[in-house]
Amino acid sequence: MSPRSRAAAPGTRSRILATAAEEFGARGFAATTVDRIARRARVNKAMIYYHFPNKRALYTTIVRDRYTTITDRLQTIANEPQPPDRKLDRLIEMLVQSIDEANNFLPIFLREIADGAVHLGSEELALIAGIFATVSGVIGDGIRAGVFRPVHPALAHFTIVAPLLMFRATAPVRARIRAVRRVEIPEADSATLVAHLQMVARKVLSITDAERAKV
Amino acid sequence: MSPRSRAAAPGTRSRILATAAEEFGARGFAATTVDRIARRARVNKAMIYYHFPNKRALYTTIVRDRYTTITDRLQTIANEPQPPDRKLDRLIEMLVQSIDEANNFLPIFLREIADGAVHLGSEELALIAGIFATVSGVIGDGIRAGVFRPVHPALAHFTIVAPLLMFRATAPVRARIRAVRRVEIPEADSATLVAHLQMVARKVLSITDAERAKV
DNA sequence: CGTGGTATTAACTAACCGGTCAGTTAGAAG
DNA sequence: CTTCTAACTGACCGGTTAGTTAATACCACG
Repeated sequence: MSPRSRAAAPGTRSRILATAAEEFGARGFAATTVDRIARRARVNKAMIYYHFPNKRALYTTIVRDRYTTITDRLQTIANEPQPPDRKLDRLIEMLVQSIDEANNFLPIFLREIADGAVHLGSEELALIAGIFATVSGVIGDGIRAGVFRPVHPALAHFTIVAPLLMFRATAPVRARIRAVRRVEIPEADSATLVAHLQMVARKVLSITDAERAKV
Repeated sequence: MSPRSRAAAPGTRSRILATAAEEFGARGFAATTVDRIARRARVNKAMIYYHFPNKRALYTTIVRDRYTTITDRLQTIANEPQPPDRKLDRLIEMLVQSIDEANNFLPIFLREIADGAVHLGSEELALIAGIFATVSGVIGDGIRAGVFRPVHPALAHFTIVAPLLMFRATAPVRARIRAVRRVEIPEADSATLVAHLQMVARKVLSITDAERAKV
């Protein structure tokens, strides 16, 4: 692993990965050229093919890194000894934070959904499945424990996660719309976004007094 | 407008448009080749350039068609003489129906968001802005009329629209995940989806007895 | 000192892709 | 029957792109 001869130029590989992440994030897989990544990373193109077998492997390496980071954090929260409603609040907070700190992730994720995940193998698919399983697992636990209303688990998952993804992802488009048309589109900082999503989760999932009275 | 000479082969232009919509929907703008569209539409490539100035114009023609259809339907509902909560229910129903009847629209829309709408001009951006303005306008009306809670208008819009888009858009990925891993991901038909979204809208926006008591 | 594996490069290739162009076909108009 | 023109075609082109190759610079270690 560690370079034994010819002192590896500090972080050639990681510089390639960082630049590639920017490019794939901004342009998508097909529109991103290896030549451009090489130029921007100040590296010969053959260097990319020395460190990675092909364009696709370079891409999936980035995707896998991003997904595992989020998966680990999710699992940590899911395993904490706390009630489901508190876990869900923490999950929302963490997801917003994770997305805000890596802005390449969102466009890559969205395009992969649009493409039916054609660039991903079973390993990356399993990571996505894990993210879904963790969030909807917490909701399912809450329903079984009687603290959440019995809603459709998959739809409940999307009710919480989708607005977060879409609101953050559409920020550049909102900016462009503001530039051409005078449409009032209010923005929201991270704290406002987290508070709103937690409020939605509470309103949708918590059992009302009227419902409690029936039992 | 009407062909004066050589009876136009019935629907050459519309066959190009239909095939192109499928290709752009399945692969995205960059990964779609004009040669492939021509081949699949059983048309000479030069024919495409006879009917459309370039690849981009072919693409935006499709996007504009889809957006105007939805915009028209939205406006019709928004102008009906009904209370905001009823309008919102109808809006949700119509959006689900519109997305289900044109399955190319969603992946194209998602990729355009991921790309920061680089392939769209001010005309197409204005159409998107109109969709946003209509939905969040109905919510804003409800808030001002005192029938909805005072929530963040943009976030409320995404709370309703985003889960719908993402749930439908992720269907192919869910199918692939099911094929490789044994993860329980329940599906939902249109009626269930509509009912869930209307429930979410009601839970998030309607004023509770406790809140009413304060006033 | 030299040897062997690592890191790096310039130059190259085969395939592909968007777009063009010179020319053909066939129906309608006069 | 001639003329006009919208609709259509095959062949081509300049430029780009993923991926390759053969050679070289560099350094640890024996």
